[in-house]
Amino acid sequence: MGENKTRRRARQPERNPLSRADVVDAALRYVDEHGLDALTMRALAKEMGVYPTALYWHVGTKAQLVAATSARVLENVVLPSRHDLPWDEWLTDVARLIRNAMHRHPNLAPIIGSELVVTTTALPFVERVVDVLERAGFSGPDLVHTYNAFVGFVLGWVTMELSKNPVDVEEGWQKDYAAELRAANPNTFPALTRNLGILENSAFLTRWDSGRENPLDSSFEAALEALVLGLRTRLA
Amino acid sequence: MGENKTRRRARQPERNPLSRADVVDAALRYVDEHGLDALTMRALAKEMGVYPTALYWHVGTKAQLVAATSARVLENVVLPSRHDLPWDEWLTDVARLIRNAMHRHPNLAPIIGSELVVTTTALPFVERVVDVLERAGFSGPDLVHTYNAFVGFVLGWVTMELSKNPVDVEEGWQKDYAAELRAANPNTFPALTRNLGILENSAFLTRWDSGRENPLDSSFEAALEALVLGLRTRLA
DNA sequence: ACCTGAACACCGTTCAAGT
DNA sequence: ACCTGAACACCGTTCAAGT
Repeated sequence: MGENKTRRRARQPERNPLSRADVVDAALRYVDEHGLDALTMRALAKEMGVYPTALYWHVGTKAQLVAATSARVLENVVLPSRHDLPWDEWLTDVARLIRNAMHRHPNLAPIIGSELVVTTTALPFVERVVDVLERAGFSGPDLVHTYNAFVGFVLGWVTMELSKNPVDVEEGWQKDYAAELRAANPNTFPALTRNLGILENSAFLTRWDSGRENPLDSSFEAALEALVLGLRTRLA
Repeated sequence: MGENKTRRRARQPERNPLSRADVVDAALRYVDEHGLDALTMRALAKEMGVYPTALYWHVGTKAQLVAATSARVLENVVLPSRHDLPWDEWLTDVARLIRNAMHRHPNLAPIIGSELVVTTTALPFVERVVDVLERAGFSGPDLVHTYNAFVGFVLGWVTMELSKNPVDVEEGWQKDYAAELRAANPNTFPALTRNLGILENSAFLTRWDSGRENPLDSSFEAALEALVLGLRTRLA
């Protein structure tokens, strides 16, 4: 029984106390491995060899833990040095880095897309982007709009790319949907059926795989190029 | 007691059976009024005067109900006639219509942004967009990329706009964050502090209100204009 | 076909108590 | 300061039973 106790606490060799960062790190690993739905305070506590209520002391509440975990995804992005690149190329690089970071933790994309309003850890990122846009010549309301256009596009677009179907739908629904799509009436859906070969499983609303398994690389590149092109035109 | 029974069942005067559409409609209203987190099978059942397990017969499972409910948000969008507008103006109009629809049901934006992979009810929408892009001159892979650029931008950007903080953070955090933002060090954050007046509560990652209360209208217009401008340039 | 009613295996969170 | 341990008020879902 004493043995039982020490085994349960075998999380650390010398049992130094938990930190908030420890919990967030463990949550990130847990979500990466088991998915966001599987993250419960009880499951994470068991994984860490601790009682569920111990987590509350460090992270406050589950919603706050999830928010901190999703913020971590973007904190790890290292922005390129700003001085050796034109502003539009710098933006393009940053967009790709952000997308890569999100693809590394796809299970947290829903949270980034829908709960990321504000976090102090993002200020260095904001500083860099605003600085680059200012040097490019944007100012006043147009500076804010360009910033919002860029940030909203990257985070939002990749969130959509990484979206997935709810887990509980029965196995084999992909084949069912593919069959349904191919059976679409050419009279009511002429453009769709005409282009089905290039649309199926490659376009939003007509794909069955998520961007996790089936990334939309060249669509992202095309969208990014178009947006930056348009921003440059608006600047001039 | 007999009276009790009839009162509990007073949902309909003559007690005609529930339909799947009834449940989805009720769920949409419930989420609009009480929020997505408040939607539980038990609460919705109580609202409908029925036992929780009755809902399962119609909608399968909670995840499927939520998916059907979020799809409903976009099903109500009526696309403008395609024949009297140039393709780029048509796209701009459609983007605004979709944004308006999402703003009407902001509590479902998280689901639209993160779970909308595929739904047969979207095929008429896909048909119209593909048709317009084809007539504009896009074809092959570029048709798919342009479609994805547009759809991913609109749905993703507005999802970001409508994102909100987790509910449980304590009252008054907005003021705390505003103070923290205004206390940012001008030496480490020169561009940020220089433009704080126009950034605060108006830009992604530096706002505390959601797009529900504080819509980013002109940022959306600027982003949309830039994207469509860029798509037009890429076409030529 | 459609719904009731009971039951199961979970949740997040609070709170008093220990060290 | 940091964690245990019990307890509360919920969840989604399954399944047998009714009509």
